[in-house]
Amino acid sequence: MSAKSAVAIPSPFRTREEKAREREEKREAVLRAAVRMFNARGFHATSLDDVAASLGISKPTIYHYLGNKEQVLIECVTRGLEMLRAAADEARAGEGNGLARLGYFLRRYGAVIMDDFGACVVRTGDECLSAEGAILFRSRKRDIDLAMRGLIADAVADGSIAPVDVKLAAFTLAGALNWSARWRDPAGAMSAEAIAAAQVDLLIAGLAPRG
Amino acid sequence: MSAKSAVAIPSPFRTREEKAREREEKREAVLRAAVRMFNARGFHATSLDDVAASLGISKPTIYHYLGNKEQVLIECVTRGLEMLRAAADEARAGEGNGLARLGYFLRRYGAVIMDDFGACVVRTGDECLSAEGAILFRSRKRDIDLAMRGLIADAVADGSIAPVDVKLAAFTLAGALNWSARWRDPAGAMSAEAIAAAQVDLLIAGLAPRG
DNA sequence: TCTCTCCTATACTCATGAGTAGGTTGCGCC
DNA sequence: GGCGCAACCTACTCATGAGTATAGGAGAGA
Repeated sequence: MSAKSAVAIPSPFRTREEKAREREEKREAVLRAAVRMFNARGFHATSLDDVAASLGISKPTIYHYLGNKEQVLIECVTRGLEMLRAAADEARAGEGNGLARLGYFLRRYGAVIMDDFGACVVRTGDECLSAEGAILFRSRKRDIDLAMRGLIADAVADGSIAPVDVKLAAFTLAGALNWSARWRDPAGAMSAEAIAAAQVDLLIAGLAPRG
Repeated sequence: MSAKSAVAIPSPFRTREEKAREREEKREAVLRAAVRMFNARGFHATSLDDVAASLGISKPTIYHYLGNKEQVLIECVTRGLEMLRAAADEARAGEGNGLARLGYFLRRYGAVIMDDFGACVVRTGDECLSAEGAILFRSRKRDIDLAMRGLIADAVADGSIAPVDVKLAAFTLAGALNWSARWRDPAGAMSAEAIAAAQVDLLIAGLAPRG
């Protein structure tokens, strides 16, 4: 594109775009540090001073990039919810019968939940947010839930899964996968995707011995 | 038993036992009010002033019956854990093959989790407790987890369920049931036992269409 | 060189909430 | 009747942590 990209000597003089990118990177770093701490110690038990200290910066710097503590949390859960929504959209648009699409969604869902931002969605209770924030959060989560119920209902309709109670199944499946945000060790041997796949296999096959 | 029980005129003069019982009832009431608030708003977001106000008493009264805020929480989760342990003990001592005992345990487990104290076990993170409290809490939860794994392993061993990965199955099953603490509406039509039974049926049969 | 605009830090304010000091009331017991 | 004790309250202390006022430094443009 530009002459700079060919020469590739890093210059201390930044263009407007580079400045914007750096700013975005810093915002990103704050978010990542915050979500890690929120997940590890809980929202209320995490102070922005701690988050700032973990990055070697001071609290006002966080306020410079993100409005306030709730904003930080809202950004974090929004990222997680976006990933879940993307998974639902892809699953709905996917190929195969109802079970294939549902299985795809559940595997994606499980993997997202083990991501920092995905885990934050699960670990954040309504009590962490203000009244308006909680309403928005609940409605976004409801969208995911409804998408999941739709996929289950479709699979029941085309006979690719048993005729289950859709609402109960949605909560049960979501719970089974959500809980992995609590126990999964990121340093463990299995990847998030592998764990999610194994869980989904179990949920589809059930405990009962194979006929 | 005593003369009093026959006459049944309530006297303002209390015996030593009655006093002790009243004290116990008050302690109990504090615990119930606290666990409800902890579950509804989270531990950190709940002040003991709020708990006291909900009972029409003052904060020092809570300190009179229970040492401090952490003690209140520990009592609550201990109750829940005791119920879970009782369920595990009964299941282990029960009749039938591995699947029957595991199913019994899971149904009991699910019902306990929807109780106030059971839900508190699920909703309480390690970050709420002091270092020593967290260690104790984790070890008690680990006992339940190991009991569950044992029941699953037994069922695999006697062939009454499929040869699943025991650890993964334990976390998946526990998660599916734990999550009901979050979404169950106590005012809903179904009882905790009925929901738990339906969930366990689903987990045993799986989603796949019945052959 | 002067200034404007980001970026960042130090050093506060202020509300909240855990935990305590100390007093009061009322019952049971010598 | 006085003593002790349990129960309960009002009114504090004190730490923590969210959010802010303000200042200073560094690059960009005039």
